[in-house]
Amino acid sequence: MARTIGSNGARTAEAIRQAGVKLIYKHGYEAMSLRQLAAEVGLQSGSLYKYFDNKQTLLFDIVRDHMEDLLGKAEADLAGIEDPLARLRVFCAFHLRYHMTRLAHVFIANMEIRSLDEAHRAVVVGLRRRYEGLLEGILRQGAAQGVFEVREPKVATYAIISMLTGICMWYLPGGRLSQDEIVDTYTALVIGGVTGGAPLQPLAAPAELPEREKPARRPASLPKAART
Amino acid sequence: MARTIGSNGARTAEAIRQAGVKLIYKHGYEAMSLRQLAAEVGLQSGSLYKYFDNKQTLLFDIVRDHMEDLLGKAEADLAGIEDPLARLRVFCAFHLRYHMTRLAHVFIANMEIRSLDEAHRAVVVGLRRRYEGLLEGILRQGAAQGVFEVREPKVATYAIISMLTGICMWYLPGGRLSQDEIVDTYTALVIGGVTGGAPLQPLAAPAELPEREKPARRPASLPKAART
Amino acid sequence: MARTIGSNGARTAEAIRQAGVKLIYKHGYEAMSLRQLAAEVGLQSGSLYKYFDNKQTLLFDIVRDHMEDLLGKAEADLAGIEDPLARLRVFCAFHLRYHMTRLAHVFIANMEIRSLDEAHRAVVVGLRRRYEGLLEGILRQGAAQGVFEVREPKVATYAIISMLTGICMWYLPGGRLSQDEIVDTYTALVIGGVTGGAPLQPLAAPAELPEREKPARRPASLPKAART
Amino acid sequence: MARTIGSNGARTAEAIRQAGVKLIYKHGYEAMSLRQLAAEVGLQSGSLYKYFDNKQTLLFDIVRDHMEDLLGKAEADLAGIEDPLARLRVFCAFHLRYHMTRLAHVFIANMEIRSLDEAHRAVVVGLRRRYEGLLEGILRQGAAQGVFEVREPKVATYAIISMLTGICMWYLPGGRLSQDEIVDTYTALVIGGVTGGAPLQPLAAPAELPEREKPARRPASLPKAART
DNA sequence: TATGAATGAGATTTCATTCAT
DNA sequence: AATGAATGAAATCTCATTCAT
Repeated sequence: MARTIGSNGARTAEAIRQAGVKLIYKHGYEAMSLRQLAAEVGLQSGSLYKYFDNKQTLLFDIVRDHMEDLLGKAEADLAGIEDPLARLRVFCAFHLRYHMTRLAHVFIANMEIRSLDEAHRAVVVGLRRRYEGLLEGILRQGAAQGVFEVREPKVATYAIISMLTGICMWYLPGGRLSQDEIVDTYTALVIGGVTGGAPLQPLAAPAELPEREKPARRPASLPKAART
Repeated sequence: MARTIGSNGARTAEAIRQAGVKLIYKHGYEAMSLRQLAAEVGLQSGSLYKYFDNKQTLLFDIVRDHMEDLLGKAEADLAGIEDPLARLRVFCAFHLRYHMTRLAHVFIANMEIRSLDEAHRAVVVGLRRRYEGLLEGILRQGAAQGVFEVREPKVATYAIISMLTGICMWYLPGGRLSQDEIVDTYTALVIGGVTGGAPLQPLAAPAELPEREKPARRPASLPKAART
Repeated sequence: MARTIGSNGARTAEAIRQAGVKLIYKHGYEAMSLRQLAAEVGLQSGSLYKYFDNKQTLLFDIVRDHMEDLLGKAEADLAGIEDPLARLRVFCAFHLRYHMTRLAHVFIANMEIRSLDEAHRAVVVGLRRRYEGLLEGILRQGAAQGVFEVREPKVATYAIISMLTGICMWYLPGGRLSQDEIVDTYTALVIGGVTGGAPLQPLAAPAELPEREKPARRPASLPKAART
Repeated sequence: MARTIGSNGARTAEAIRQAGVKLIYKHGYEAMSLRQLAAEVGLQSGSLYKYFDNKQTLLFDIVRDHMEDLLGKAEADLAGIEDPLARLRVFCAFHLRYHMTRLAHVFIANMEIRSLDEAHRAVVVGLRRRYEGLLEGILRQGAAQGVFEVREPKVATYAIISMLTGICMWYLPGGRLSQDEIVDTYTALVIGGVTGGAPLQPLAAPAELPEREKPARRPASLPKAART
């Protein structure tokens, strides 16, 4: 790609960022060379140093910004929702949709933490902890209210996040399943997992169960995002 | 200086393999240098080439052997078990224990597929498909028998395997939880997920449910492997 | 340290080319190391890669450019000359002078074809064929006109070119003989060879010679070994 | 090739020699590795050192033995022949046949002199000088007797040997031409070249030819390029 | 006579990075 | 804001050679 005439600094910076995400996603951080990156945006590799201090900070910037974005948007989506089950549904839906939309960033943030040096890794791990904390909080709250049945909220958090994040290993836009179907499938697995499983054939004896029990597990008032 | 007294080809080969696993686990394949590897086993880096053709085949050998081992042992553990729920429990327990025992191999096999070249990757992906096929078969069988409630067995397979495999991102031997506790926690999430959820307070009204329902879902006669 | 003041890409490229010719001439392509080459032009060896893709293409570029130059100049020298004998003289003189002037290039082009990989070798061999074709054409033309007596123009071509090219195995500028003397000596051998040792102007007295003359040039008393 | 059971030292030595000739011919001395060579004779590369001191002496042994063989056989073929023309014919025939028969040795001796170190090269060059001396002697003798017309016997020697040796650049057994035809073709070129295109049996009627004949062979109307 | 493990030097090549212009 | 020449370190890999067994 040749240099766009009239490009300015900010535009170039953005182009570098995007090309960086693309190439790290495709080849891995170690395997991506700055020459490749420079070629992708139509620069000489030396010129990249006007836009970052070194390769490492490019990676760090990408990952940190992504994590902050992820965290911020998750918090925004959860804001105002109290019910743990609803919060869990929202979290799942958010996480899945975000991952399906920003495959590359998400993949990088998961795979390249190892490539960050000590100090940078600490920052990113901190952000990840906070993000995991959101889910862990939901699980603990639900357990405390007797809605969820989770023995080890920390372990369950890791487990669920691994499950949901795993989508970026296989999902490709335009596949057989819609995002909604995928969200439903995953969410069912998560909800089932933490509620310890609904009766398989509730049809047989729904009335025998207390009225509030089942509706409570799939309330009519699902948050919109979880509906799709 | 010629060979160190007592040194021995087979022993060196094994040492290289182990050091390779360790260093790739620690630094990543791309980031591990053959100098490091050679130093780790007390050789000059050129000497490594007595033991492999190139860095790439070292990785491939490690990953392929691991995948074949994993697959073989999983099939052995499942052999003779018919009931889908029992099979699922066995699968989970096997997968988790294997991963907790061979953290590094497992981590490498998951993270470094990208570093394999086309042909090698194809082999490994094939093995992985077969492994996933075990779980998918269980889920389909269970769904066909009405024991499981899974909409998309393929997606559920990916989801469950991601969840279980995620353990290698955080587990360290000697932690607070025993392997048994961890297996139980994860297994509960999986079983709950695919059975669509047991009543949360079965204590309240176990007798009300048809006798065959619940035992079927958590039989007293758990296969031994799943007990731990 | 950044670039030396006054240094300049084109100049460096030319210096590398010349040093390459010199070192390959002196040590052979395989035996010349890029470290040597870099040292010769005052660079680090890695810096050479600004100027060529790899060692192989350096050789190829040198040889191909040389062959094209040789071919072009030969064609230019022959242009407009019709008489085969005159053309042959021009060819010999051109070839010899060119070889005496560009000893190293010529030597490389002859010795290092083996070091070229398949594809590159094909190109160079093609150019050489075209060059040989010039001489072969002259010989065929002369034979057709009855001026030359060559049984196998192809073999004669190889033979003559080998003879003329052989000069680069011993010639050193400043020796006892002038270039003119050398050209005369070689040319006489060539002309004599293809005119069959017959008088050049048989026109003067062809009838005087016995009819059987040519047979006589292969006397019955040949030593046995020469008969085969 | 695996090791022949019951092979003994002498047989192995010979096998190494032959494999060496083959591989150096094919790849060049620098490009041939001792591992290749060892594999070719079914040994480990270290074992080769029972048979030579180092790679260099292997080359030297091959080349020197070849040169001594060549020289010895040439002298044998020429022994007892007095007439310079006959001697020249014998020399040509011998040289050509020898080269067609022992392509690889001859090729190596010509191409790899450069790969010999100083001392070894001196020996080989000395042998070559002696071999060239045979031809030079013939030419001088013929010139002295008025049979040949060679201005610069040394240059003519180089020229003729280059021509004849050139055969190893293109000859392949089983081609269109028989060895006899090839010998005839080359020999005609040589004889014609040194007899100056004069009638071969001037003895019969030297006086008949105009004194100025020879000047005539260098006509005034030479193209300019050929003059120098 | 031969093996096979190992060395140590050196090969080509790639890379992040610097800096005068 | 960008170039392009250059560095210097390091990477993978090959090789001739050694030597205990």
